[in-house]
Amino acid sequence: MPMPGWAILPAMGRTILIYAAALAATVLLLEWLQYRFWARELGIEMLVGLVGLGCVCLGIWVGMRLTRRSDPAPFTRNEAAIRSLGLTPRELDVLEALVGGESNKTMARDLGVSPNTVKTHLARLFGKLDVTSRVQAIETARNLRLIPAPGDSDRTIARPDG
Amino acid sequence: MPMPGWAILPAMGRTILIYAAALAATVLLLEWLQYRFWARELGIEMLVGLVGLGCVCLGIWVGMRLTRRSDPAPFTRNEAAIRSLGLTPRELDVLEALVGGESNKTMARDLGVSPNTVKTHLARLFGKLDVTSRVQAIETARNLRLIPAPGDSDRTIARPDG
DNA sequence: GGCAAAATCACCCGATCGGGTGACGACAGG
DNA sequence: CCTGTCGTCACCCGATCGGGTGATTTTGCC
Repeated sequence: MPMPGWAILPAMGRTILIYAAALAATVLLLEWLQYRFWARELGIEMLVGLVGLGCVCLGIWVGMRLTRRSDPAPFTRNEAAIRSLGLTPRELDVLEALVGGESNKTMARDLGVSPNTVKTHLARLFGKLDVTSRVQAIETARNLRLIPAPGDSDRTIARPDG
Repeated sequence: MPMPGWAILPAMGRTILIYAAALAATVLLLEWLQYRFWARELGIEMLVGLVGLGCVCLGIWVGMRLTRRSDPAPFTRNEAAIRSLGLTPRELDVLEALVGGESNKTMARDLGVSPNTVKTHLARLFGKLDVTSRVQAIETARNLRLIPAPGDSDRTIARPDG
């Protein structure tokens, strides 16, 4: 059965069932009522062909809707990674402040603490993320989904086979 | 005609036509040969229903393929922005090296030049991008599509309405 | 050939960063 | 009560960064 993508349809099964049921009901109803008339007018081959064509169009439309659904995902933080790395809430604060590209002094002002405190949090953060620079820290944090990436969604999770 | 997504099908029209033609041919062929037999065995309603169901499944599959096509887009560099900013090729090289989070010294070794040269290119780059730090330079360059973002594709371009 | 742009490298200097150590108070849990 | 964790801050120090100036060579174009 060549139907890739079922894994990305958690609660979407209902929708597809509804579509399928509605389609089947419509088809059965229509041709139950008047297929004899149409069959005489157009020929049974034409009838089946038209039904098939219409159903294909409907299916394509449904399929497009199903896959396009994947981008309003608002980014979900990877709590498991946070726990496994032992990141404290304050370290996450400085991590989020870090992505703005500001200096330690500015981050300290924004967080309402001393620049030395920011330095301490950053040092521990670098150690836990196993990096040596701010840019690497941001990159690693995004890969681990600790902070959202630009234009983020669940695409990376949905396609780990990439 | 509820068919959203035509705009994202530049050369995909042929594919959809091929699918539709193959489908129509198959359907016509099958029921041309044996629809009388099946109609007696299953009833004409069942035949049409089965054809419709099969066509819907095929259509869904095709629709999913069509929309999933949108992510192997390999990222297209914003040449217009590069020209308007006056970025030189060498400055783009150091920009690309910058996203790795390496030090100036390492970047210099990778590019086969002196750290002083990297510093010079970076300084001009910062001036042209109107930033004051490496992180800001990377962020701005990604916003301008000078360098690819993590998990990049044409999504941002395809959906400017976000 | 002459010119302009680009690329390369050097030097200086102040600011910032990264790494390390130490300390203190708050607070939860055994 | 004691211990561990967390958050806060301080100091030191070497490395790096950001900014600026100046110079040389290469490259492409008129």
